Amino acid sequence: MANTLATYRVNNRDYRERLEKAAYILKAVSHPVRLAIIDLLEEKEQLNVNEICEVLECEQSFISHHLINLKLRGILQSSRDGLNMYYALKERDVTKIVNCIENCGCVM
Amino acid sequence: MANTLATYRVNNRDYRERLEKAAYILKAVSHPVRLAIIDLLEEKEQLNVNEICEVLECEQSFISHHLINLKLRGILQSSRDGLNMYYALKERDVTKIVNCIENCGCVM
DNA sequence: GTTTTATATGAAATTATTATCATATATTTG
DNA sequence: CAAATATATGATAATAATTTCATATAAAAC
Repeated sequence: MANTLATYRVNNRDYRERLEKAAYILKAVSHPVRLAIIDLLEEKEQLNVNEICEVLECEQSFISHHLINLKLRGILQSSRDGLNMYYALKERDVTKIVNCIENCGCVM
Repeated sequence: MANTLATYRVNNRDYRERLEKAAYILKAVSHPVRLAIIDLLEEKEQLNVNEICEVLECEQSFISHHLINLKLRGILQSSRDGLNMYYALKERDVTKIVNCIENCGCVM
């Protein structure tokens, strides 16, 4: 294979960085609990940590770690209201990914 | 939070399994090299292992492992032609995921 | 059937992710 | 400001993913 566009892209630093970033975002959503959180927030607009813990029947610190993970990757945003910290989807495009996976025939 | 649809879903075994499966597929695509392979195959229809190695400038066994990973998860399919093994996208929906990530404003 | 070429496999070392527990911080209430 | 509540943080242990290297298999050519 000679000098295709693809060859160009792969040797291009920007392209490589874009792949790294995309993989980084995708890692955020490739976890069942984080998918469940996204799914919940698609439905409920915003929820605080405890509400999420209750619905998912998981420990607080476990959920907190995942929430912070999603926030760090730009998928969620948070806002404090008194003692509570509310989380909401920041990047709604992420729900497209989830739906896409749900509808595709991969593996399964 | 009382008995929302979400609560129902999360306690539903099928729903949990669907989350696990979705996460499993998403893991396949959350790796820069695997994303690069998918991207290549979006453009070139089918390529053999050596062609992919050359374009991506990676070792054969390294690429083989990733190809088999993608095949196992239903994203690629392979067909032998003599000594060569050709890989192609099986699940083209996966490219939607990749494009979605490329266009969304997550993190970055 | 031996050699060559392309690909797959397996084990081992490295690195990253996940889960858990204990504790810290921040806010509100008395 | 002490107590209570909600959440975050950090360290650690457990597990899983990645990479590399050596070798096996499979098809083709001689």
